[in-house]
Parts: sequence; structure tokens; C-alpha cells
Amino acid sequence: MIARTIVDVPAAQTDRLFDYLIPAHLEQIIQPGMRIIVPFGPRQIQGFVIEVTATSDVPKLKSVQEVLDPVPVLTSELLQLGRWLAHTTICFQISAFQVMLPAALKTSVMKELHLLVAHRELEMPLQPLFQQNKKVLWKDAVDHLGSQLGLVRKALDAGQLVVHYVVKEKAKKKMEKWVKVNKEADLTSIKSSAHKQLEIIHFIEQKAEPIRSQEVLTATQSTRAVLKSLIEKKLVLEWDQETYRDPLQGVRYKPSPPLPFTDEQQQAFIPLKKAIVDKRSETFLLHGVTGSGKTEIYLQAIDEVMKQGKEAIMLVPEISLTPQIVSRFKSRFGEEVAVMHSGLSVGEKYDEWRRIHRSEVKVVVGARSAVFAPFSNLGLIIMDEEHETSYKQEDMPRYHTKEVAIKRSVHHQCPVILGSATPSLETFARAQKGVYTLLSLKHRVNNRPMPTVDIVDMREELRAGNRSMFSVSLMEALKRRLELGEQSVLFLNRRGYSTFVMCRDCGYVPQCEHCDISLTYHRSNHSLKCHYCGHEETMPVECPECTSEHIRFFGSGTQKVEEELTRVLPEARVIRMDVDTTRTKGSHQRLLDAFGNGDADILLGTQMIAKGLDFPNITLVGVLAADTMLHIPDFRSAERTFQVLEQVSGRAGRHQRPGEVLLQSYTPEHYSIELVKSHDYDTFYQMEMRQRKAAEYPPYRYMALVTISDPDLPNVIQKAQKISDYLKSTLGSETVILGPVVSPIARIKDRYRYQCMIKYKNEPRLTEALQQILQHYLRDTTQGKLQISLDMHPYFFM
DNA sequence: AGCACGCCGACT
DNA sequence: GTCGGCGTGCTC
Repeated sequence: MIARTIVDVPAAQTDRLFDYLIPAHLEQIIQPGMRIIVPFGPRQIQGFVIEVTATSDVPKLKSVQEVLDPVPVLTSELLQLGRWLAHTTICFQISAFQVMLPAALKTSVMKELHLLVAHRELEMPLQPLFQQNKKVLWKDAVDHLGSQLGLVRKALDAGQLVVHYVVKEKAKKKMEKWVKVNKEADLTSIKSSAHKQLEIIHFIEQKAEPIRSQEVLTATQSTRAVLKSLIEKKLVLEWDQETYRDPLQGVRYKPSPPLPFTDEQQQAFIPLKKAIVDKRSETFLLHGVTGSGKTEIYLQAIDEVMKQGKEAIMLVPEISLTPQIVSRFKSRFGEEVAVMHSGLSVGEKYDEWRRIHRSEVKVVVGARSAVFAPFSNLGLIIMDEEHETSYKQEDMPRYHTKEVAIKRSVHHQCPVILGSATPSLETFARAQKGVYTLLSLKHRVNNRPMPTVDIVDMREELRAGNRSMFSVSLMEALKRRLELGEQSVLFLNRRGYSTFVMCRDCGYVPQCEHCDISLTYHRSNHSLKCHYCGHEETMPVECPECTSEHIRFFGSGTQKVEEELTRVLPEARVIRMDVDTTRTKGSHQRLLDAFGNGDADILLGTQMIAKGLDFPNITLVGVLAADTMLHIPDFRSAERTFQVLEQVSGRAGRHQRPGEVLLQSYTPEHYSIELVKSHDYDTFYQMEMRQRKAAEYPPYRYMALVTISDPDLPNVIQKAQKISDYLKSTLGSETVILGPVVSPIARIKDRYRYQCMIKYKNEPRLTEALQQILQHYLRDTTQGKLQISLDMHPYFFM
């Protein structure tokens, strides 16, 4: 039998099947979807078995070396999905398979040198390497020998050394020692003077069930030595048992029963339930204002799915995957829930993945990659905050979670629910057209009013002589909350406002020498750092351009706001939440808990506080600069502005007390800001659609982005022009090719970047044309330094 | 991506 | 003559 295999080499030339002979002893074992080790040229690497066939066209076949999995890690559905993913996003198949699995399953190959003779026989420079060990990592040999590496080749030729490729799996199963009493043992053989041993034996005996060794030691206050002597006498049996890491560290959740639905929720639930029961692949858009109870609908829909004996995937944006949301699912569904997010360690993610893979859980709550959860009996996929950009993966494969979810729903004949208060225009347009089924929740639960929103014109503030970052009304509102003992949230839209350094005399801004981007100031070590390549330099004391001393940290970061805030409101207790204060594990939750406990009056933060926050005492939300996002040169900037403002507004007045929102803006008349006042998504949608139509942007047109980069500027320009010309000559006359133009970030890591944008309506041969281009420049991309990257559904045009 | 093979210049 | 530099092409 033949194993047709995709090998773990992400390169254009190896992006195809390689056939391997299955040795007789593995014939009953190897199945599609398993990982195997195969010889590839002179080395050994990992591969995925795609299919098993009887014959091969290749005359001389090598044999499969080893099987890594007892059961396939990829189901036939996921194998198919991977092929589809590679084709639609134009990436290597291996990258598509790799993204569906936890990182722990990725193997690394170690090249080792093994000594075959006595180390004294080696040439002198090689001897110290092998003095201690018979094997040495190739990497270490390179480090130690440097230019004398040629001696290794000689020793290899002379048969003194041999190269071995050792495949290392990263996956480590967590093992724990367990004990039980040996039934056949004669317990009376313990001397009565051995108090500790007797204590331990009795403790284990009374438990009846096996117990963790560690638990025995803690309970009896003994040392391992005592237990060990019992084990050696075979009175107690000890063995290693695999356990799952518990990322929630033993937190137990109180069960929470379903909440009664409002009429509106009930109305929305009926068609969802029907689709679940009818096993229909249908995509719903659940459009509900903030606080309208979407989560309760998700929970009860999942409950319905579980009653059918099926599984559900609950997708949430990474940033809102807080313990708050997790606990809501855990307390409803208990042990049936797995959680997947970037905060987990590689090992923890692997454990959660295996719980899904072994069908030990019925529900997975997770970010983007959880859409690939290896369920085989999927009954529902929910995507909360459907409009969130984090659902788009920005490196290969550049997939959109929504597309994958819908693809899987077709395979499993199950519904998809897209939920949002502010759906992306693409999604809402499809719901309008009837491609998706629209379900609306227009009211908050318990008829809580939407918060009142006021817009403060910061230009007027300036005219009135207020140069601070807080308007008079915001200051007054904050002071009022302090007096009433209520809490406020201050939101700083950091996108567009970076923490750059600027000379106040000549306006000089330090830039990265490898990337055309301003350096970011890092207070911790008083340095300037590039966010793209990591380049770091010390903060200059004087301006390199004009030698002025007035060069300093500029931008309006949260730190700066915090300083200002404590200056003008010294009595206020402030909690700041941004990337700096939430870097360590669990700090996110600690800060939120502190705020929830009323340890602070004001929560100041960036994007990460815009969603999921649900505290009864928040009655004021202030947005410091509502329009910073609006000026980012991106056709979606108005949409993002409206979405984020609507989202933060939703944090206020979710409970008894009514909420108030203050938006400070320099362009208060813009519809994306104005319409937050009335929480009027529909009007925003219509106005924005008009803009999109006029400029032929999505959802009226599809879009694709080609980015060409190379260290040699003339080469980039020339190649970009040729690519653009080729596209113009190949694609339909209705298709618009913009560019080549310089990318918004003109240079990253010393590579100059140009891009072409493709706007099209119907272009069945687009994928083919783009693949043609990749093929045509294969030489330049593999041997030269040219890079061509494709994004079939770009979200950011950088 | 690695890795070997092979063809040129500059050294013992 | 040989060592080692890098361009070229292959991996079932």
C-alpha cells in the first residue's frame, strides 16, 4: 500500500503529494489524517497522510519510517477543509493543515552527529566535542567549530561519525504519579515501629480508589522517602498516569439555569431551534443591540444542540475571551466545555484539543482557531461579535473564520449564528439580500434604556481656551460620578495615536532604520523600539536633527492620560488597562476583579475594555478622541469607528442605573460619530453603503491584495508594474486593478513594499491568474529575495 | 526549506 | 593540485 503524503516543508516546490511505501507491519495502522515520519532526501521529516492507495506512478519509492499518531489527528472532513483552505487563500497545503492543529503537535527535527569510534581517533579539534557524549547536536558542532566544520565532513567520510535526524514531538503529556495498595501484599510485614509507613498505608487503604501520590504525601505530611520504601516492598503500587493540565486551576463554577427569554429573544430563538432540529445548513445574523441578551440565546441554542447529542463551537474574539465569558459557559455546561485561547500554554492548548478530539467535551469556547475544533458531529457554530477584525488571520493561511465556519456548516448540515450589535457591512448586506437569515433584537433585556450619548466638540473646547485632553463636560461628569460613588470607564482609541517621540522644536520623529515606521517609546527601559522588526535603540537626549533638548515622548498613550488624570482629579482611584499592564498571565482578570470590587473609580484603557465588560456600577463612559480611527487611510475606517464607539457605549448603564456616554471629537458632524447618539445602525448602514457603492468598495465589490516586496527598490517597482500589467491584461474588463502603489508601510525589515489592489465583481479565473503569477516568479521568490504575498480578503492594507 | 552536487577562483 | 565559495536543482 502507498501513503500519499504532504510533507512538512512549506515551499512552493514541495507543495504536492509524495508517495511512500507502507511497510507490512504498518499496513493495518496507517490511515489518512495521521502524521508520519518519512525520509525526504537525506533527512527525515514529518508528513500528513492524505490518502492511502494501492498503486503509485513513482517507480522508486521509499518507505514510511514511523507513525506518530494512534488515531488520525485530522478527520476526513478536516483534510478536505485543509485542501479547500489552501486553494481559496492560496497558501501551501502544509500551512493549512498546520493551522488546524495545536502547536504541540508540530515536530521539530534535530540533526545530530553520532560518534562511531573512540573519540581519541578523531582529529584534535573534534575531540573536545565528543569527550563527554557520543552524540552532539549539529547546531552545537557548528557553534564550536566555526570555520573548521570541514573536519566533520572528513570524519563522516571516514566513517568515524554519522548523521542522525531525530524527530522531536513538542507535545508533552502531563504525567502524575498515582498509588494504590497492593491487594496481594502482606501488610502485616510492616514493623509496628514504622509509624509513618503505617499511616500512609491506612490513608491509601481507606480511599479504596487510586489516589495521587502527591495527595497522599500532603495529607499524611510525609516525605517521598517513606512512600518509596513501601513501593520498594511492593506493598503499594505506583504508576504514571496521564492527566490534563487545568488552566482554570481548580476553579469550580456554580451551575446556572437558563434565564427566561423576553418575547424578542423567543422570536429570534424559534427559527434557530428549527434549523438545529431540521439539521439545516443555514447562516443566521443575530443583530442585537448591546445588552439585548444575545449570549443567553447562544447558551440555549447550544443546549438544544447538546440535546440532539451533537457538538457546538462558540467563537469569540480573542480580546473578549475573558474569564467572565468563559465562566458563563462553564457554569451552564460544566465539564462539557473546552476553552481555547492564546493565553493558554502550548501544553494546555494541547490538552484542551485532545479533550475535543477524544469527544470528552461537547462545547468549545474559543478564539479564531477554535473553528477547526476536531468535532465529528457538529450541530452548531456561533460567531459572536461577527464584525471583529481578529477573526481574520493575518498570516498564512489568511483565512476568515466566518468563511471556514460556513464551509464546515455545509459539511455537517448545521446552522451558523453570526452575532453582533454592529455587523460588518458585508454580513449585513448579505442578510438584506436574504443570503443570511436576519434575526433582530432591538431592545435591551428588562427594557433597560440605551445609554444617552452626548458628543463634545473639541474644537470649541480649544476655542474656549481648554487645551487639556478632557473637555469641561467630561471633567464635570467624572467629578459627579466620584461624588455619587459610581464608576466611570475612559476609553482611549489608541489606533492612530501611537506612543512616538517627537522633537518639539523641529518636529523630527525617530524612525526605524529598517522599516519606514515611527519608533515606539518604551518607558520600562527608556528605549525606542520598532513594532515591526523589533529593532531597539536608546532614547536620544537631544534631537539628532537640530540638537534641541526638547525631544520627548509624544503621543497620547494611556500612561499619559493616566498622569493627566491624576493631576486634575487627584482623589480619583484609577486602574489602567493596556498592553503594558496586562502583559502577565492573569493580570487582565486581576485588574477587572479589582474594578468590579469597587477598588477604583475610573477604568482607563484601550480596545481591550471596549467589550465584554459588564459591571452594574458603571454609569459613565468617556471616549477621549472618538475620531482618531476615522483618519486612518482605509475604506473601512468609518465602519470601525462606528463599531467601536457603539461597543464602548454599550458598557454603560447595563443594570439598574442609567448610563451616560460622552464622546469627545474633532469631527462631531461625521455620521459614524453622530449616529452613535441614536444608536442607529440601520441609518449608518445605509449611509456607509452609499459611500461604498460610489467608490466601488466591498460589499459591492470583492477585493484582493497583492503585496510585492524586495530589498532592491527598483526591482520591486519593476516587478509590481509587471504584475499589475499582467492582471490588467488577463482579468475581465469590469475588474479594476489599482496600483502598483507604495504600501502604507513602505519598508519592513529592509524590504521595500509595493501593492496592487484588485476590485472585482465576478472573476472566476482570479485564483488561477494569481497562481500563474506566483509560478512565473518562482525563480525570483525561491532563489532571489522577491516576496509576493496574497490576501484574498484583506482587512488591513498595510 | 535543507541539502548535495558541481563548477570556478585562491591557497597549501 | 585541493579547499571552499555560492548558483542550481531535487526531494516519493
